[in-house]
Amino acid sequence: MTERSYLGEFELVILLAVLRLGGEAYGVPIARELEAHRGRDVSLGSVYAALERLELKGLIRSSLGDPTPERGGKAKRYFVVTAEGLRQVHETRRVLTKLWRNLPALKGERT
Amino acid sequence: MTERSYLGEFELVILLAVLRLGGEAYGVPIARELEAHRGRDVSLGSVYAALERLELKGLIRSSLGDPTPERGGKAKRYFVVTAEGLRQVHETRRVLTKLWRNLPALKGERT
DNA sequence: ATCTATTTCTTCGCTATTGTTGAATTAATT
DNA sequence: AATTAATTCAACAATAGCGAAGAAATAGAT
Repeated sequence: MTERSYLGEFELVILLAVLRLGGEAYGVPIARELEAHRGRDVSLGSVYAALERLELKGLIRSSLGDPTPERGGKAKRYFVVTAEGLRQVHETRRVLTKLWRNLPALKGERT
Repeated sequence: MTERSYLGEFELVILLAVLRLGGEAYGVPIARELEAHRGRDVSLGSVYAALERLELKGLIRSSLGDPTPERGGKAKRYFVVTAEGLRQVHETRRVLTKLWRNLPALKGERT
C-alpha cells in the first residue's frame, strides 16, 4: 500500500485538465481535454479511475451537481484541485523544467 | 502485452538522466541521478526494469563496456538514447509546457 | 598460486500501483 | 419504454518498486 510520492504523467495531465476546465470539470469534458492535447483516444473508465485515486490521495475534491434540464441530464460530479494538488503540480513542473533545461536538440527540428 | 504510447514519469526521468550522463550512463549512476533530483531513494531493481522496458520500446540502446581495472570492476552496461527516444522526450516537453502555461499560482508562493 | 573476502554492477522474482477497456448501471428527458 | 448523458464496475495489462541472488572483477592472506 505504499503510495507514490510524485505525480505520474497521466495523473498530472488530469490535474491540469481540471484546472483548465474550472467550473466545467467533470468526467466527460476532462476526457475530451486529454484527447485534444495528447492526440489519442482516452477511455472514460481510465479517467474516472484516475480521478478516484486522485481524490483518495487528497489532490482533488468532488461534489455532485444538480441535474440539468436536458435529456439524459444525470447529475454530474464536478472536480476541483485542492491546495495540495496544486502544490504537487507546481513541484512536478519545477523538477521537470530543471531536468530538461539543457535537452539536446532534435535533428530535424524546425526552429 | 500492449505497450503504452507515451512516457510515464519514471521512464521520462530515466531518459533525461541518460542524456545528462552522456558517456557515463549505466545503472548505478543513473539511479544516483534520479535520487538526487527526486530527493528519495530509488532501488536499482526498478531502474534496471525500466531501462529494459525502454530498450524493448526502442527508446534507448545498450552495449557492454570493457571491465575496468579496479576492485569490483565488472563490465558495465552503457545506455544511449535513440533518436526516437529523444523525439518522445521533446514531444512530452512540448505537451506539458503548453498545458501548464496558465497554471494558477500557489498561495504562499515566493516570487 | 590459489582461495576467500570484498567490491561493483546486473539480473531475477515477486508485489503493489497505475492505466485501460468494455460492459453495466443510474438517472434524467421524450 | 426508448433514448441520452453520465458514472461505476470488474477484470486485466503495463509500469513502478523492492530485496535478494548472481556474476565478474580485484585484493589480501596463506
